[in-house]
Amino acid sequence: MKREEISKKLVEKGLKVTPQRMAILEAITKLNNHPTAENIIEFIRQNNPHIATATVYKVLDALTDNGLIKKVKTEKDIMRYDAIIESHHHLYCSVSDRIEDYNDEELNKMLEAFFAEKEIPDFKIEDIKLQIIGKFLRNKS
Amino acid sequence: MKREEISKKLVEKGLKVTPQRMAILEAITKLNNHPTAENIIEFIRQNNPHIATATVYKVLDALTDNGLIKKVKTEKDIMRYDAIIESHHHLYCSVSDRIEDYNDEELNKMLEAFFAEKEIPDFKIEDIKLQIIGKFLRNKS
DNA sequence: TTATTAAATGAGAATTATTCTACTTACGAA
DNA sequence: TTCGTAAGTAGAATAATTCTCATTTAATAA
Repeated sequence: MKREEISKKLVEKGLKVTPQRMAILEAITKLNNHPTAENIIEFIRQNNPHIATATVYKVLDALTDNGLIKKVKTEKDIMRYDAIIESHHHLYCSVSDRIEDYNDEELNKMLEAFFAEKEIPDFKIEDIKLQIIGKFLRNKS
Repeated sequence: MKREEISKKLVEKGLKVTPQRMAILEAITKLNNHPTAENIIEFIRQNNPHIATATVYKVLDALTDNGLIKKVKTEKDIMRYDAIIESHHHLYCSVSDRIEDYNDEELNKMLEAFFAEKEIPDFKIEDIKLQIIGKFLRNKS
């Protein structure tokens, strides 16, 4: 994602474009294994050593609230973030912290069709995400 | 779940049967909205006021490690636990903390068939869980 | 039943991710 | 230029969880 793209996204959401927000959004897109706040802070401080921890958390919240990033559910107590906001699924490694994205249009259509026919009583579905747990057979390229 | 059932499960896993473990496992089965550690501590202290916080966390870890309970992924930084260890799906309320179990044999078969045919490259699936996010149309009974 | 011992528990301190507080700074509108 | 609001900062505070290590207990063997 280019800087001007990032900037445009912020403007679209009515958020002021600041160097901190640019840096954070850029960091999340570059650190592509669903980084933690700490990962993001570490990355940003390489070029921008004076950014405050609280700023990062506030910006992450603001970006999440405005749908520019998403929080990823994990079984750990550390929050992780994802720059891909289109609904998608995740592959979780059962022995490490690795999390990869997964998507399959056919799968989505199948699920959609399933729940269109078989409604869940007293529940209105907004989104469906698969957590696919297993083992990666090779290391990340 | 009866007390002797709980006890049997612990023995099967080679865990010593202690009053604390009994109480904690019983609490999770009774508190059926996927309780937090705090919920569990509060519940247990009604009858067992001297149980230590650290004990509860250690027991929860031991039970999780031995597959007697499961951790539930949430977007909050509080861990929640589930006494149902068979693979199952969850309905997450998008506006509250409510989490309900969901299961459908037909759905599971469909997913199994899908991934049997369409393998994920370099990934060996161990389990698939759906996070179904949406709104409950009525309060919990 | 008693002795043995590894495992489990307890109390409170420590840790750590995150949030809060009380500023200061930046910036567009009036 | 001044005002008002949003954003950023540093560091303290909070809260869930983990650690430490002394004490107790459950399971096993004698």
